Amino acid sequence: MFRALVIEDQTLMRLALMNEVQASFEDCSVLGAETLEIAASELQNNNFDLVVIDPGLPGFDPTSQTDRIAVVDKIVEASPSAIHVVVTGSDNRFEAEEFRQIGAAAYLGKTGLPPGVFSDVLDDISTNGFSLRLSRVAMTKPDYRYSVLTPREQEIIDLMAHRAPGVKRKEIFAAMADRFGIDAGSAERYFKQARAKLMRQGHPLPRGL
Amino acid sequence: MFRALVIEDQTLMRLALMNEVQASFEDCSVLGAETLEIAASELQNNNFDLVVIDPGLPGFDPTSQTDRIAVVDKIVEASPSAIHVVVTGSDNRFEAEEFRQIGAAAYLGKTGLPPGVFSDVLDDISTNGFSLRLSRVAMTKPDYRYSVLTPREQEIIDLMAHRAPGVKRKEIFAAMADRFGIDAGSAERYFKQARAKLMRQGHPLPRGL
DNA sequence: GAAAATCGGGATGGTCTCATCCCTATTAAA
DNA sequence: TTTAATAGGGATGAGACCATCCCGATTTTC
Repeated sequence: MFRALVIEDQTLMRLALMNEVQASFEDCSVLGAETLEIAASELQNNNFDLVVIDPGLPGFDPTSQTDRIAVVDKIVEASPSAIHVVVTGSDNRFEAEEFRQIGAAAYLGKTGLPPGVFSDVLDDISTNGFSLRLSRVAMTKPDYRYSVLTPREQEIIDLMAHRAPGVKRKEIFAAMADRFGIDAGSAERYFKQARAKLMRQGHPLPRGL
Repeated sequence: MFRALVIEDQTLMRLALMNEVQASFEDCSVLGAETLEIAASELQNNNFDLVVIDPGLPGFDPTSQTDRIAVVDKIVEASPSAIHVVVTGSDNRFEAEEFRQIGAAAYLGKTGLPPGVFSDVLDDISTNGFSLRLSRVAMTKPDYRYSVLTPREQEIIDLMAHRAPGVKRKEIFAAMADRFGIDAGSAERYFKQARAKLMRQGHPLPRGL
């Protein structure tokens, strides 16, 4: 059974990263630590397969390169058999190289890091030995979230709202069907249901319905 | 129907904040913008009731106080009727005061900002006119997340794992029952079910079962 | 004009979670 | 020692969501 540890001080981000890890493994337990102290205590008593680290932790200067390296180095030494993934908001390729040299298997910038990347990152690691994803601005349209929609309905609305011009709806339905292993007709049904809900309740629809 | 806009460049954090807003309102639509450009475009075409802003956006210097003020100021002026909530990782009370003076109704530090705060923040705003929550380290034990548990089961395990010494389990069951409006017996049933699942699958249990 | 795409649904079965009520042992506290 | 708390379940109905198959009408595209 897979065991992971996420070390990140921002609670919402820590929970989001824990969800990401969970989504990548069938059966796993994920621990979350807000501080290096809690993390160190858990590392003493457990063996982890994966450790996710944000080097900007409380008690350290996030602008001090020495501090950042020290944090990661301490954790890597405390869990030599684990895969170490560094996640940071202030990323650059020089720091990525430094962390790679002290044993990190991945270096991810937070900006533009989308849900579902973890499985891709783990693929990168197993094929190339290292995964690098620097922050980049990718969005041109906003995200839309409606509380009246079910998850499936929300997902197809997301895909449709970010549809490139000229792409047929049928292609989006096919893409969703492929991604979730369902029928394209079902995807179409979700879309119709979702749009009907939004229209009925007077919600402003994203451009491109 | 309630309309909100979340402006934050880190995707996972943006989605988490959007979830927080959604959880605070029965029926609402929440837009997410990665950049000031996208946000400005949406602010032109829509009226929002609530705007959540992280001033550290792409294209601006996150250490420049001038840039940070300019970002928030621009957004406040573009949506004068909305409630404005500033969320930042590098918070301090001087900046809080500056943002308050240009019209922000809340200033929240990201570290230790837990799920479910938004309704409390909105209460603060409606009673005091302003809500201030600076970053603080609150955790002494790690969070545990198990993929085999249902949400309800996970929640009662969370509560039980962070139980203060000397507190009876019955009190935790009562607390959960009160928080979710269910029966204390149901909470107890979830706990038993959750623990049985973890034992059966050989998961290491948090201290204090 | 014919074919493909889109619109706008109804109906159904299966699965999962939620919330509750019930039962009997065993252990800890008064 | 008597009471309260904890351990360890079984069973059930309600409701939500998932996934599918079906229908007819309209619009767009070639």
